[in-house]
Parts: sequence; structure tokens; C-alpha cells
Amino acid sequence: MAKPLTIYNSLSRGKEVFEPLIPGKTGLYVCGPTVYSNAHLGHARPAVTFDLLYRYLLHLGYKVRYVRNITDVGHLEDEIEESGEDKIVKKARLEQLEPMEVVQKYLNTFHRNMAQLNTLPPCIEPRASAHIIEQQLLIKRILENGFAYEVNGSVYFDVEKYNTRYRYGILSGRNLEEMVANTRNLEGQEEKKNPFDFALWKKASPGHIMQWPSEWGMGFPGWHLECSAMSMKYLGEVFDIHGGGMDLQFPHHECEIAQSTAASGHSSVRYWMHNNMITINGQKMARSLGNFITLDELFSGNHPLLDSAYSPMTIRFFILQAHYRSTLDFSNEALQSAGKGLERLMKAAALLPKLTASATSTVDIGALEENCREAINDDLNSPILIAHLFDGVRIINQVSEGLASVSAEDLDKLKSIFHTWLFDILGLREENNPAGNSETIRQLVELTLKIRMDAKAKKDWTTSDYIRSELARIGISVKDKKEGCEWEMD
RNA sequence: GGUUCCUUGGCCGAGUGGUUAGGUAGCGGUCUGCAAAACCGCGUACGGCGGUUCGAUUCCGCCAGGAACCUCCA
Repeated sequence: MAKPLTIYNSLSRGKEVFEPLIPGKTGLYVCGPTVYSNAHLGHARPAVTFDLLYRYLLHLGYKVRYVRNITDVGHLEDEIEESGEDKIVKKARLEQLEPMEVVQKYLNTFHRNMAQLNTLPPCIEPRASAHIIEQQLLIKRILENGFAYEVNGSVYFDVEKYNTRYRYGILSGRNLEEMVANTRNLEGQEEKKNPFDFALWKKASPGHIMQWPSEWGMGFPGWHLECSAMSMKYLGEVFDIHGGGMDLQFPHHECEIAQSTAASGHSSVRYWMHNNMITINGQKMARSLGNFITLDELFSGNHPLLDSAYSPMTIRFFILQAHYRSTLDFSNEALQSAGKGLERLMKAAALLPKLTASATSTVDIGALEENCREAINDDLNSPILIAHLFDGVRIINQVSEGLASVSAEDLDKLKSIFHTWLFDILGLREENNPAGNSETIRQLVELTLKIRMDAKAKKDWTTSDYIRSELARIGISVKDKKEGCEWEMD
């Protein structure tokens, strides 16, 4: 009896069997990016993590609605500042662009990067700016229920009041009393009853570009509201999975819970999932820390910290080789070894169609499939899953070298395992050099190698080695086999 | 200061109260004209000090070092 999918629920701090609210269907909401600059390595982590989850849920046969928001309204950059400018507005002035032009520019890049990483697009990608009315309606519900108050054109969430009926801090394990004791008083918060109250609607200063009319005056929605409003709209007042980075657990997700609960009277998310951070020199990679490397820089190798370029699939594999709840440390050495490992995996996969079946098997394929399933069912343990696939790699290579044999049935099974787990679920794919597909180049290389084989036949090692090293110089590696040779382009 | 968490072989990174993680790098071997690839073999890692236990890397305590959150953040 196979164990079912279990996932770690941040809310209970333990693994739980995943059972959707509605049999056969499930909803997944993931916090997307704030599009005010290029996506960096850190953004790839949740994208790949929840892509893996999405792919696996689809594989299990669920009808999945996957929602990932785009924050294009911008959160307040710094409440202490009088102007209270938001990030997107600030960037817009810097670049002399319309705010929506900035949004579109970085959104386009984000989409391209996500496609390069072979992440499946979400079913719905709602934008905060397109859901101002929904956010205002949610504020009204919270006000009607008495958990918010209006001051001078802004609306704040009343955390203390909320905490009398519900509990503020259930997700992040905080309690309000401790928070009160430890909160320092920041300036510019005179409007709030308590420093930990947060804005649902913020009055716009005169120079603020992004603002909308509301019954409280011109303003813009608070930091945390869009996710509550949009998840509710597209997934319902109760839905299965909400994902995001660990750094969003507090205050963002805590506030989301409070908002949704204050409006509807009950909690909305059944399973909270949080991916850990990517670190660099032991420290979190973050835009605000200035220690980030963008995905485009990684793909091109154009960054002082990079020894070489790393392909999108190398990045994806690098991320999948660590469990999503562990920190993952960036280094050139780690990325290079990931690239090598991936190459080995993909080469074995490419060998699969060329294998011939024997009457009997000398290897055990049966356990492999079950091992893969067991690994991923255990809170998406992709590193273990990958380790099992490397068992398959050894088998494939042994069969290819005539050191082991597989029956036709086992060979089919092996093919199906790689197809399902490597390509469909881990979402890895071949990265062909486009030039390698050119028929002209193929024929030129074949011709050159034919000349080399003639030289080899005459034991003219000088010519044969010259051709091989020159081909290597232009990126074509040649491997001699017992009969003939193989070649490939980098 | 508060809350939570981490410390595994050169590097990345799983996992477990007693039995091989895996990748990569390194070493030895097979194969090969050589090289590469592949295959076979190898290293006896679990921060320190105590405790529980027949037995702890795995549980508990203390110490050291590091991280995340407490402000925007994936």
C-alpha cells in the first residue's frame, strides 16, 4: 500500500496527509513577484518548488487551479518617510517611465525567465492593480465586522481587537503580548492605535502617482490585502494550499490570515507551504541586501561572482537537488557540480531509446518507480527522488555497455519512469544547442569525422588527434567507441 | 533584546537510535593507440562538552558558530 502525499504545513509545524477540500480538485495560491526589477536567483526557488508541486498534483490527476499574483501596485517603501512612496513609483521616476511601463518591462522579463526555467504558467495570474475594487470590498467587510478603523483617509487593521476573538500570530508562532512588549515605537505612526496595526488602505500623498478613488478618499491598498482579496476571488473563502517564501511568513502571511479571517469569520488556507532561502556566503540573497544575481546574469555568466554561465536547466536542477525547506547555498562549485550531474542524467535519458531488450533482466526495475513515488510523497523530497533516478542512470549505462540486461517489459518501465519523473514531474528538459540541430553542421561534422576515422584506420594518430582537438576547440566533443565514435555539441 | 531554525566527508546536499544516501571533485582499476565517456573499487563525514540508552550523527541539556523573521523581501 503506497503512502499518500504528505506535505509540511507551516501552520501545524508538521507533515500532514494532503486531502483536498473537494475530492479530485485543488486550489493553489502562490505569492508572486513585485515587478520593479529583474528576477534573481531567489525568485527561482519558489517558482521551481511550486512548479514541482503543481506538476505532481496534475500527475496525481487533480484538476488544479494554480493562481500566482503579480504585485504591480507596489508596497510602501518606507513608512517613516513622509512621502510614503511605493517601490514602483520610485523606480519609475528613476527611469523616467510610466509606472505601468516599469511593471510591463519587468513582467515580460519575469515571464521569459520562468519559461526558460520550464515552469508551467499559472492558470490565473491576477494583478493587484486590476483588483482595486475587490480589495476595497474586502476592506468594507472587515470594517463592518469591526476589525478595522478609519483615520484621516486611511484604514488600519485593528490587530488587538482581532486578537480578542481570534489569534494573531498562529502562523509565525508569535503572541501579541510578547510583540507589544518588544515593539519599538517608530515615528510617523501616530495614526495607528497600535504600532503593529497595518494599513488596509493608505491615503495617497499629493505626489503619489498610483492612487485610486475610494469612499475614504484617494489612496492605494495596503501591503497585504491583494493576496487575501485575489485568493478569495479565484479560489474561494477556503482553499487548499498557499505557498510562498519563508521570509513572507511574517508579517505578510500572518496579516493575510488576519484579513481573511476578519472578513469571513474563519481561516481560509488549509495548508501553508514555505520554501527556504537561497543563500550566498551564508547570507540570504535579497534585492535589499544587494547580494543578488539575476537570472539573466546567471544564464549569460555576466556577473563578477560567476565563473561561467549556467543554463536554466542547471539552475532548475541545482534547486531541485536540495529540499525546498532547507537553505541552499550558492557557489560556482555547487552550480558546476549540478551541471555535471544533470548532464549525466540527461545523457542516460538520451541513451534509453537506443537500448535493446534481452530475454531476462539482471537488474531490479520494479522498486525504482515505487522509490520515486515514495520520495516525492514525503513532502516533495526531490533530492531523494533524484538519487533514485541516478540508480536508473547506472542501470541504463550498464545495459548500454553490455554489463547488464533488461527484459522488454523492464525496459518499457524504465522509459516510462524517466519520462514521468524526470521530464513530467521534475520538469527537466534537454537543452539543445540550436546550431547542433542544423543539418548542414551535422553533415560537416560527420564528414570531418569520416576523414578522422580514415586517419585512425591508418594509425595516423597525429591527424586524428588534431581533428579531435580542433573540434573540441570549437565546442564539439568526440568520444571514440568500440566501433566508430560519438559526438556532441556543448 | 524577542521568536524560530541550522551546523553532515574538498564542495553541494539527503537521511536515520544500530545496516550504502546521491551528485561533484580526488585516488586506484577495467576499457582505449591516446583522450573522453562508461563501468568497478576507495575515503570510514556527522560543531564542542555532558546526559539518556545495550548502542546516538539521529533524543535531552549546556556551550560555540551561523541564519531567518521582528521594516520591503521569494
